Amino acid sequence: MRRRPLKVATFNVNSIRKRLPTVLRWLDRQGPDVLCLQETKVQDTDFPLLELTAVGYQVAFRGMKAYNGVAVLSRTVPESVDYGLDDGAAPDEERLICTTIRGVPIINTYVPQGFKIDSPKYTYKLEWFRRLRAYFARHLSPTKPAIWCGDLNVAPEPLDVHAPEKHLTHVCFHEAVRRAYKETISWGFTDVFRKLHPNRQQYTFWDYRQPSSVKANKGWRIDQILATAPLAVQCRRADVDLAPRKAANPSDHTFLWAEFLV
DNA sequence: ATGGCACGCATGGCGTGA
Repeated sequence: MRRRPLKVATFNVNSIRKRLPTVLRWLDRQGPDVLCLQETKVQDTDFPLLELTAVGYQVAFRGMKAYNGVAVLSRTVPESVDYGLDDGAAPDEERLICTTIRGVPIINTYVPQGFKIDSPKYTYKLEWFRRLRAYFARHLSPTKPAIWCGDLNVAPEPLDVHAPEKHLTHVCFHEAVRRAYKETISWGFTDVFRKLHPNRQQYTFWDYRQPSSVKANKGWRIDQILATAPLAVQCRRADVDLAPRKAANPSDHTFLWAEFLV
């Protein structure tokens, strides 16, 4: 007897208010069990909650005016919802939501971008990855199902960015951020898209500032879905939906999704 | 080498993104 897989998706929405039609259309067509959003760019009092609950989704969200903001949409009521890093330093509640859905902890993150490699913001980004690994160690077990997804703001390998040789000092490809990312996933997370498609060049972000970047496929794979070992082996499908990036009024990112037999 | 486009803002230019 086959069970319905758990379909999880992630999308840096670049303003939920601007992108509400995009999100509603994608929910209708793809029907994910869970959709994790980043960069909602709206304070909680102005979040378009009713429009999303009207189409059958529960919504956990935390935002601020103008910047950051994360949300988790789910078909079922989450068994738990927690915001931010709980280690005593800046919690960044607008960058991390942990929900438990159908028994699976799902951590949705909008990792700090870092600005420039000589900036304090970059130091903060590197530290954020270390704090995240400690968060996983406190709250999760690598031998139990868990999912980490979101805009991770790092292209892990040269395959994950166009012209990698030109981006060696970019805050999303610099050796220090790639090392910080690898140390974090080494706690026990597997990048399921890369596991299923080991050699595929497949980006999730294309810069607005080069309008030709989509057509020329000059992008970055900086959005990811990762799973602990017992769940990663149950991942049968994972893919990127390019259509929303090619449509009118797009985000600069697009949707990534994965299905798990749970 | 630089900036490019989009978004939000007690908005008519600026900070931020990646």
